[in-house]
Amino acid sequence: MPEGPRIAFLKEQLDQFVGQPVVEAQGTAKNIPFPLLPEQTLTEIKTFGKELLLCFPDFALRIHLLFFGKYALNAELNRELQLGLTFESGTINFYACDCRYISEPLEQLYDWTTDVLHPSFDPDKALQKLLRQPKQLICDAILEQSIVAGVGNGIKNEALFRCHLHPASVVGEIPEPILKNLVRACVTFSQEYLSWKQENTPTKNWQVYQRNTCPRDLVPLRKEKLGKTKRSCYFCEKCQELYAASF
DNA sequence: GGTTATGTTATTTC
DNA sequence: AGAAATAACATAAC
Repeated sequence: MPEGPRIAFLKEQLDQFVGQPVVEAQGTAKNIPFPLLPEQTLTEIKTFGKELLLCFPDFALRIHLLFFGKYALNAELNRELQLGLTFESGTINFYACDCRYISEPLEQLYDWTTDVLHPSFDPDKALQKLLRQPKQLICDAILEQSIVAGVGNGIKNEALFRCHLHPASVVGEIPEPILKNLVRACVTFSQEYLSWKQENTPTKNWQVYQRNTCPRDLVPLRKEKLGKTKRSCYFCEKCQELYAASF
């Protein structure tokens, strides 16, 4: 379900509850102190990459939707409820997700300069981190949440395509300006993805991910599980350049 | 029934 | 010890 932009969109949907106390908290999530939650006021909602952070005065709840996570706003789904929070004006229910209680200050745990959707995102830092992993394939490196938090498999494929860069390229062989472009493409695609969510426009904007034909060359796209992560790569051999190892 | 899918983390193995 | 492979979790669609 989630890449960074969808979590950012979820935050916007839930911001209406900020300032309200929890009326009821239920669910089966481990590590969540349910009896402690009622009457706590939701002070802020943050996101970090694919993580949703519900902030209360003395702690935070971290929700990660993982692969199959679902949520329902003012509705219920027919499966095990992990975490349900009822506020004065509505209810949010989370399913099939990872929930955690965080007592440490968030600034101590998160570095928002690595979050592609955060205003403080630092593209140069991301570039330097990539350069520190010269032997990795770019299709693996660009999924690393410690480098570009929020990027998932869809954004990966679209950003690589926009930069004419083959997913099996070796990081150390890619010219630096192209790597720089790739980082920038992750940011701009994520921002566009979020605005499509906000405007509720269909995902016609995906050019290669889960598609069959290259929109530029009209040749069939290749689909392969590449890299150590073995995630699906959709790419055009004709218009995405491969920078292979030179030994 | 098998495969695949927008993800991460704990455990095992080398 | 530490990197790397494997398992684990949860769910729906084809």
